[in-house]
Amino acid sequence: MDKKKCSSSKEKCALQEILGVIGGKWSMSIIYALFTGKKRFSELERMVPNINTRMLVKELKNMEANGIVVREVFATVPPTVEYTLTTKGRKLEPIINELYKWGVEYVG
Amino acid sequence: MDKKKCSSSKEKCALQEILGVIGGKWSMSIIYALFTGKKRFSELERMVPNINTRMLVKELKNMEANGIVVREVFATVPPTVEYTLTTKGRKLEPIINELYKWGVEYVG
DNA sequence: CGGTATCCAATTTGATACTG
DNA sequence: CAGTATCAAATTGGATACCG
Repeated sequence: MDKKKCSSSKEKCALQEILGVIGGKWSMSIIYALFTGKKRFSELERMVPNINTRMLVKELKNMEANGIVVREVFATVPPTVEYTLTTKGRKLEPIINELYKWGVEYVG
Repeated sequence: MDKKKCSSSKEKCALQEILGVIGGKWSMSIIYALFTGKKRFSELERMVPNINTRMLVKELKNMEANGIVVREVFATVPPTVEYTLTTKGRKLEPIINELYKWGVEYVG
């Protein structure tokens, strides 16, 4: 949000702006988990290995602010909150899948 | 290197292992800079906005250890060091370009 | 030029406890 | 369940000094 911007031309910083949106340590894993459909907070917490509550909240807020996920609250008892990818978020699916394939082939 | 591994199944952690390789704050920007060919250390320092020497060294070492870049030293005066993408690294080109296009369309 | 080493400040992340 | 609050630990950033 209020991060220091690139000092030089905006052109050269595009990638870093993008990474500010989806380059967080956990963002891609969360997006990946959401490819299979809408998920509750606790489901994401289980699906994204090693993440903790604070970081999941933080990343989800960032992603929501950047229009990648939608947060829906249901006034049930106990409360239910569901997260879904937006169209913009779903456009990342082929890219992340390719990255995943790259990793499976080359990383391990 | 000696980061704590995922505790549960390896399957679910693949993405996070991949991000450990290319998900660093600067890795993709460095790789992006190397798409246009081999670069000297100081060129990279100029091409990757806002990075500092320490982090550039650190990321390059990590990338070299993971077989993404090759480091070549030439015993000239003053010394010359050049970094090049490996085949493995170049395979990331279409993926990062797609990511870039996604960002241009949706972020900037 | 291409680093390494060091010190310190700032930011980010992790772990745990707690709440509507 | 879905978070918030808080503090500790780790990482990063910045400046400076030094070296082969």
